[in-house]
Order: sequence, then C-alpha cells, then structure tokens
Amino acid sequence: MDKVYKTVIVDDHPIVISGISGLLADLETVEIVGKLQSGVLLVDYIEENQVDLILMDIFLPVINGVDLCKTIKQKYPQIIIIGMSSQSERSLVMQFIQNGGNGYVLKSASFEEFGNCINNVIQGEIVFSDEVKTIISQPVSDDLEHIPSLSRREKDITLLLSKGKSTQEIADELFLSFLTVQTHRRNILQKYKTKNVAELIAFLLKNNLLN
Amino acid sequence: MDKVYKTVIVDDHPIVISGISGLLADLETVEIVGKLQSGVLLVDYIEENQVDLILMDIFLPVINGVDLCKTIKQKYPQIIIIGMSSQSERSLVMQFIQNGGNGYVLKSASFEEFGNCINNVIQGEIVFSDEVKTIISQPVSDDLEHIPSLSRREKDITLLLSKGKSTQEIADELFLSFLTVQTHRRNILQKYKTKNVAELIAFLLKNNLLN
DNA sequence: AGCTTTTTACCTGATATCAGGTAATAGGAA
DNA sequence: TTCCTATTACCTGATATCAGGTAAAAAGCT
Repeated sequence: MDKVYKTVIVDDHPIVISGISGLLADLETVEIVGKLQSGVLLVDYIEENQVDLILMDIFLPVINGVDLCKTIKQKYPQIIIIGMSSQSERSLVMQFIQNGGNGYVLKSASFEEFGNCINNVIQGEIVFSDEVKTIISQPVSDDLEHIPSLSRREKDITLLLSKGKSTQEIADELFLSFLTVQTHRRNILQKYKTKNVAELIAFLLKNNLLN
Repeated sequence: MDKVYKTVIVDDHPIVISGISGLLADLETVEIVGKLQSGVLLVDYIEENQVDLILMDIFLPVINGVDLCKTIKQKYPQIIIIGMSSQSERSLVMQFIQNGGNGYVLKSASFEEFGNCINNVIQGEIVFSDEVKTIISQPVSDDLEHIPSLSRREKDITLLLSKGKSTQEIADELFLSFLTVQTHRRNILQKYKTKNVAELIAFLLKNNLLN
C-alpha cells in the first residue's frame, strides 16, 4: 500500500484553498490535513502535527513564501514544498527552488497539470507547471537579462520626471545646475536604450524600477 | 419558490473557478451553468444561453474586466455582474461600478462574506466585500474621483507615445497629419491635467489605462 | 433629423528635449 | 593607494514639445 501524504494548503484566499482541496480530493496519494491562511499558522501547525507535503502561495501577507520555505526546510528538510502564484517571474521561481522548494506551479495551471505535478513531486522530482517551464527554460538573451540599475541621483531624477517636472524644475528642486540634470537625463536614457522620457517611464514602471 | 439564478464564473485560474463552485454549491439560489476561462468565451456563451449572474475576474487576459462588463451590460442590462480580484484598488472598483458592475468582491474574502454578497446582490443591492468597503469608504478629494477615459484614437496614440515614438513617427504610422497627432496629444494631456508625456505615461500606467 | 463627441487639420511662437561633445571633483571598492 | 563609478558642470545646434488659437468633416447616439 502506497503512503498517503499528509498535506497542508497555505493561501490567504479561501477560494484558492477550496479550489485546491476540491482538486486534491480526487488524488488517492494525498490527504488534506490542514487549510491555513498564513505562514505563521503554518509554522505553528508543523510544530505539532505530522506533515509530508505543503502547497503554499508565494505572496503571503507578513512572511513571503521564499523565506517561509527556507525556514521550514531548515528544520524539516523531509517535507515536500510546492510554491504557487498567479504570475510567475523567472527570478522568483529560481529563488524559491534555491531555498529548498520542490516545485512551482502557476494557479492558472489546469487540473491535469496540477495533478501531474503532485504525483511527480512525491516521486522525488522537482516539478513545474507548463507555463513555468516555458518561462524558466527561455535562454534569456544575456543582454536582456541584466537590467541596469539606477544610481541614487538617477532615481531622484526619474521620480521627478515621472511627476512631469521639466529639467529646470528638477534642477531647482535638487539644487543642481540645469546642465547637470541634462547630463543625468541623457545617461538614464542611454542606460535603458530609450528614445525619450515617455518610453523611459513606461519601461521603468513596467519593470517596477520606479518607486 | 424563489428564482434560481443561472450563474457563470469567469476566471483564467481553474483553481479559483473550482473554489467558487464549491462555495456556491451550498447556496440554493444560484446554479452554476458555466465555468469559463476568458472574456471571449463569456460573450459567446451569453449569446446562446440564459444567464442571470456573472462572477468575473477583473484581470483577464486580452479583455479587461471593466470593458467586458460594460460591453455585456450594454446588451444585457438585466444580467447581474460581480467583479473579483486579488488586490483592490479604489479607482478600479469605482470604474467597474460606473460601467454597470453590481458588486466587487476580493478573492481574499471569507466564505461567509462571499455568500452574503451573493445573497444581497440578487436582492438588487450593490455589494462589496468587507475589505473593499474599507478601501472605497476612505474619503477622497472629489476631483480625483472621475477619471476620464480615452477614445480609440487617443488610445492608439498614447500606446505609441509609451513606446517612445515622436509626433512625426506616430503621424506616419497612423497615416495622419503631424498636426492632427499634435492636437490629440494636447487633448490627452489636458484630459488628465498632465504637463507632459512623461507624467501622462506615469499616470496612465499607475491607473491601468494603458494596454 | 438633430445633437454631441470624435477625428481630422492648420497656424504660430515660446520652451524643452535630445544628441554630440568634454571634463573636473567626490566617493567607494579592491 | 589606485581605479572606477557617480556626480557635478559646461557648450552647441537640431528637433520636438507645449500652449494658444480655430474649424470642418465624420461618426455615434437619441
């Protein structure tokens, strides 16, 4: 007789918990023993109960999933942990795995994908849902990978630019010469290979580099 | 005997659909007749089936929830539509309601909240889950309230602006006069009371009006 | 059919941005 | 201490943007 994995679901959305529960109910290898809404509750739960498998949201209030995973794996390396999120970002997935995660699944994954991942992860594999696989396997043209970062002064200036300030206004506000601000502007545009501030602001906001 | 509301759930995450289904199964007033993963499928479904209530994710691929809601309400004003999302933003909720939405619920809402909202919305009320209520009841300087929307052409132009295109390039691309594009630019800046394109793009992206 | 909004288009002048240079000083890291 | 990056600053000329005005088609709504 196969082992039945005592499984805990951690997510701050009751709906998601309910959804996963419904899905896992069909699998005979897992048994849901806990439905928790925060990382703190999870840590407490593990202290006092037998747990074999954890499905956890990465974006949890207070503690983030990566740190939570690391903490748990340090004390209980035998527990299998699968991370979940709505959107996936390459670096985030990598971080999660590097901190001991056994898999990463997007919430947009189909039921079938979900089931497959669970089945494979208990075989000892590191599992990813299809979309995650696509994202992490992209060769990532090396130059596109490292997005240059802004220096302190450059951040000051881009922030003011995004508020519609002109070069002169920025110079006044930061007690700099008009010409200095102009130099910074040029450097910033060059850094991101953008033609003008409009494109620059769009790029920064889309890459969460502003604020 | 009370009417049973034929209900459709629209979300690109199968898990969420499953979760809501589970929850609604307990309610006797609603009957789930459709589980769809996109706005396009929803529009098709409505054409050919009787629908009384829609629960839709706001962040859907291709079409956003607000526009989808507007489109549906124009043709079928009697259909009750509840919006859902993970995080709530005041302006987004307001926009949704202004475009005909009958309620807005966070996915982090408890089962009880969810149930209450459904029960009340079919009584004709506009409903919000608790957290949404908190957010929208915060006093806001009235002028910040109504965000004007862009016309089709204006959207075309802002999109190109965000890609760093100059007035001349936009004119060429859209087969318009340079002067026409200039007029559009001015109107758009005026519409949002922004000083220049940088501020405009920042505003649009922060308010999810671009793309 | 009449009204409103959108889209198109033109003119002018004041400012601002962009792109090409160069270069001294300050601060942090190896 | 040496090297590198960041920060500061100046010059010039070509383009682009912004702000003010006006107005006629075209499209959409009632």
